[in-house]
Order: sequence, then structure tokens, then C-alpha cells
Amino acid sequence: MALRHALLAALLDRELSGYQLSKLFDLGASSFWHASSQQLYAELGKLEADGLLTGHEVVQQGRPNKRVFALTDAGRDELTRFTGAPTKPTSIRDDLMVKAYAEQAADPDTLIKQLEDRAAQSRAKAEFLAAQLEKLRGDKPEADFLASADNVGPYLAGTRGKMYHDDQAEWCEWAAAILRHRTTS
Amino acid sequence: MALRHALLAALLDRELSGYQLSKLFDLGASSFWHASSQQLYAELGKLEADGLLTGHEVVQQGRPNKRVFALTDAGRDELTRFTGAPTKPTSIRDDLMVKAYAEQAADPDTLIKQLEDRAAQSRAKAEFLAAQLEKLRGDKPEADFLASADNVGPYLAGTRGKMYHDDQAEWCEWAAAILRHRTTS
DNA sequence: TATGATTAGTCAAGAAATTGAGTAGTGGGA
DNA sequence: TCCCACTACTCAATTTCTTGACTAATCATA
Repeated sequence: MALRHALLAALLDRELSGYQLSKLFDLGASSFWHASSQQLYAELGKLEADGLLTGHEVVQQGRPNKRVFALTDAGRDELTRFTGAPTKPTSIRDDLMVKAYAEQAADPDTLIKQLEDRAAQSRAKAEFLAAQLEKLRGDKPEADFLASADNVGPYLAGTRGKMYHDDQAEWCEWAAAILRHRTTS
Repeated sequence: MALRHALLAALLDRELSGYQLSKLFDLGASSFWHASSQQLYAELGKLEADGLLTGHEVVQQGRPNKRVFALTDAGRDELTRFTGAPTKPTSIRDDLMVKAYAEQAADPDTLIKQLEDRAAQSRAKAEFLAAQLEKLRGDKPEADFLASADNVGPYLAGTRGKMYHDDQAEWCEWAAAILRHRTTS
């Protein structure tokens, strides 16, 4: 029920092809939602059937043709409805937290490695998102951009994504340090 | 594939009934994983069938009988394997981030209300988790507890949960303030 | 004395997400 | 010149998760 709205949101101020959307929703790059390409194309089909967006074939030379999707008025209305409707908080479901919880059953060294690897991944992703944010706000200071820009949504969402990954990296390193300390003493 | 391990982790140092587990994995109270009771009971059945845990009927007076589950050696081994195996990072999928991203299509006032409501929920949950952490560490300072306690896993996971909700609340309030400022100017 | 909350679950239907493989053309590097 | 990566998708099977309803007893409250 929510990938629908994530797709509509991504198409709010531009047209994108299925493939471009699949890059935007990629696990390693998405700032606000993730989905596999298979899931995306399936959902795009449903959204088109429901009249929330329209697809146009674009003929290309030198590479496969693509279908570019755009929001319809109905799609925009649906997004407006969605943003105003209460939804229940998204639940936490993180495999790393399960691993940390199960620390007693874990081999300390491999668990520490898991945490350090994830810390590195999150650091990289936080940096990537920081670069995206910088690009979005251009040369303005953040406060000016947020006060005056005409589309701040992606910036708000990107900021949350960056916070998440900064925290994740920090926590992973903190937890790894504690476990390391416990094994050496 | 991961609810399995979350359940095994929860049963690592104690026996719990399905109902107790359903409270632990409740959306409003879970610090490290969430699942509905239906999903839980289904998964508990599979885990028992796979020999990763055993259930014992406990007869009670004055209330329905219950089944209490305990880890088997195979279950503990599976947890050890899981904690050492690399897993891909959990993806971000948060309805609020989608709503923020779609700010352009949103009615400002209702979106602001959504953000403020969620901020309040996250504040409450962060407080709840803070109380749990305090209970876990007893009267010791955190550093002493983490260095000397025999089961720090739940504390590590709970800390991440608290960070998540502290951040969520902070971001929601920040985003709401920006949107409010943009509507009044 | 009826009403709702709490304990302790079960059943079934459907939607959402994952896993794994496959197609087919183009461009670039060893 | 061969192989790999990239663009741009599709198909099928399976697992996971959600939604909504239902049973049935006890306890506290109004």
C-alpha cells in the first residue's frame, strides 16, 4: 500500500522511466523508500491501470526503448489524500538489532565484524546522502533554501535518511567497541 | 527469514509464552522487531516443527492454559550462525518520509499535524525505552553495566531503538517547524 | 449486573516483498 | 575479439506480512 505512494511522490515534479525509478529505489541509494525492480514494474503497471499515472513509450537510438511515467491529476489527488491521512508508525525491523540482541549466542569476533562492516556501509551512505543534499540546496545556506525553495520535500526526507545512517554508523561502532572491550578483559 | 531469528533471540535467556512474545513484539513496545500475534504463532509453529524450539503446555487456574517456548540446542546453533552470517542492510521504508517527500502535493496543515503526532508518539516510545534501559542496568552506571553484565544484547538493541525514536521525534519537529514557517511567510 | 479489558490464542484471505532466472542490444576495456 | 557492465525490462514461484474476524474464560469497573 505504500510503495504506490512512494512512486507517486517520486514522480511529483518530473517524469521518470521505470529504470530510473529502479535506481532511485535501489537499496544502496534510496533516501526514502526501497524496492526491487520487479516490484517496481509490477506496481507501475497497477498504478497505470488505476489511472494514477500515465506511461509514454520513448524511442531511443543505441539503447532499448523506455517507458516514461508521469503523474495524472488523479495521482496527485491520491498523494494529497495520503499525506493527510493518519498512518501507523513504521515498525523497526533491523537484522542488526536482532544480532545485537542475540549477543549471548554470537561469536564475539564475527559479530564485531558484522557491526564494523555495517558501520562502514552506513558511513558511505550518509556521505552519499550528504552530497545529494548539498546538490539540492545549491549554493544557499540550508536555512535560506528551506525557507525559499519551491520543493523542499526531497530535502526533508533526505535529511532524515542521513540522520538514520549517521546514527546507525555511530551505534555500530559503539556496540563493536563494547563487545571488543568485553572480549579482551 | 528474520522473524525466526528475532524469536530465537527473545528466547535466548528465558522461556516465554506466545502471548508474552506477542507483547514483546508489539508495535508500540518492541525495541528490536515487530510482528503481529498471528504471524508470531504461525512462526512459532514452524520453529517448533523445525526443532529450533520446544513448547510445553502450562496449565493455569483462573485463566486459559498457555504454551511456553524454549530454545533447543539446534535453535541456539542457528542463532549463532545467523549472528555471524552477513546480511544486507535493512532498507528504509517509512511512510512519514514518503509524506515529507511529497510535501508539494500535501495540504500544509494536515502534513504538519501528521508530523507533530508522530513526534509525540516517538517521544513517548523513546521514554518507554529509556525506562526499560534504566531497569536493565539497575543501579550501575552504564559503562560498568556494559563492561560487567552477563547479557548486554537487549541493552545494545534497546539503545539503538531509543536513538531511532529520539531522532524521529527531533526530525518530525524540525520538519514541522519548517513547513509552518513556510506557510506563514 | 452488564461492559469492557486482559489473557491466550486460531483461521483465512489477500497484499506486499523476496528470490532467482532470463532477454536483448550497446559500449568499453584487456 | 571476447567478456563484462550497463540500459531496460519481464516472468514465475515462494515467502512474509497484513487485515479482519472469532472463541472463550476471568477480572475489574461502573
